Amino acid sequence: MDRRQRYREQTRQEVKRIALEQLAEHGIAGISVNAIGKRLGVTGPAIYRYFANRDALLTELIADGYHGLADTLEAAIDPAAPPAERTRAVATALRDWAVAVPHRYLLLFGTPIPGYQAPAHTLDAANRAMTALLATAPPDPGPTTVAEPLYGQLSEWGEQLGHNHLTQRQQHWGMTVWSRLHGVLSLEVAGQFSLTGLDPGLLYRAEVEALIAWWE
Amino acid sequence: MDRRQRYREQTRQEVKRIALEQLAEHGIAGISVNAIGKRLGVTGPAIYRYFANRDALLTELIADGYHGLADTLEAAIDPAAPPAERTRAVATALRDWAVAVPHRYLLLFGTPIPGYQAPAHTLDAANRAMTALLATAPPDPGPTTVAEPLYGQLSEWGEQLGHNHLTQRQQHWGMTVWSRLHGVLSLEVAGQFSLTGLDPGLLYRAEVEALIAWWE
DNA sequence: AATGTGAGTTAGAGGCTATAACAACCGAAG
DNA sequence: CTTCGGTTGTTATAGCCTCTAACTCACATT
Repeated sequence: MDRRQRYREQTRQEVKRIALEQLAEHGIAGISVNAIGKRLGVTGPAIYRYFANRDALLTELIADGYHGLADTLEAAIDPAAPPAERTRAVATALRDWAVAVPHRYLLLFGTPIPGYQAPAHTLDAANRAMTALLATAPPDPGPTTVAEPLYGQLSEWGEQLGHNHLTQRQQHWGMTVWSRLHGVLSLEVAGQFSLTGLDPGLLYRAEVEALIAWWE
Repeated sequence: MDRRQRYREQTRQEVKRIALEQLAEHGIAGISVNAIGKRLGVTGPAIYRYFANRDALLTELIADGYHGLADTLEAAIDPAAPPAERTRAVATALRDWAVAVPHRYLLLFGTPIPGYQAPAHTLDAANRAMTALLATAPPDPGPTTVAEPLYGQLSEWGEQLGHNHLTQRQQHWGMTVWSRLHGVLSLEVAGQFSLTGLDPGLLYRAEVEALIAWWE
């Protein structure tokens, strides 16, 4: 690779690193072109040599975020462990990831950015995360009360993701796990529990155990 | 009341009405002092005669939102109906309210606004909504796997809200209902289902039925 | 009728994203 | 070694935003 291009790539990564620092410290508003430039030691407009606009930067941060999350979840899975243990491990990894940098979790799953449209690349990463979760599915999660059309939609969705080896019950189970865990987590990172005196971690664990008890 | 004060109150309501229109049409960024002024037929700075700053306006919209939601949930409850039916009714009302104006739901429960701190008045409304939900609780939702300290925290929380007639199991049930419904809803309004081909309404109904099946 | 209060205006400071025009550098080719 | 082209930085500027200051005008109360 060209040396020019190598430096360029380094600078791009540096910009993203600083953006994540700003995100962790000051929230989404901290990801300002001027602020990043200042921390990088250049003026604001210089950033536009590396990213078409602020949205492009955010989009890349989101894509990176999904990949990082997928890596984390995948790493948490011990293939030798029984399903229940795998589910606990992935759920724990998910919450640890979320509470470590709440703003990053909100960047991915909170209020969407106005102009944002997920690129295909991001979808791959999101699907990787979902696949990691589904890898902890028990052989048969048991029946669910579900409208008939939903199973058809789950089938099509599963085919798109290449989950042909999974049953519709397992796919519904995966979606349910994801939505329930997200339910507690999003309330937690949005600060909705802060005035209740409740420990979100305990509510989270209760949900995880309820999910496991579902089929055992 | 003074005529001056009456006009003033009318204008304040008008500003909030326009702000909600802007919110529904252009999202949170649409709530701009200049844009609201233009629609009201005045210049931007005139708004500051009625609201100290943009945050104060948003705070009031959030408080109003909680109250409106609480009204909606309360209205959905038929005291004569059995618990399961009450839960279905409240859950349906909640989703209808959320999908009617997704941005309003996100305003309340999405990524928090940087400078925002909920005033006591807002808390009351939030508690009203929670109380409405708890009013659909079955006599005994059944046992849950729960860490011991959680029940203690639930007790204290229940006392603060004046829910002395509710068991800890019922309170945990209420929290669980809320977090599961919010899980599906927040994914829906954030557009996370849009590319999966899944109908969020069906996933939502499945969750509602699962919650009911919990104790029946 | 005079006075004070409230509501509107314009001007402007300071922030943001983004573009345009210009300067300087750096690698490569003649 | 020199010259040239592309890259990367700069400053200036437009057009948004929130919010404050200073000013005008109308209205209600005294």
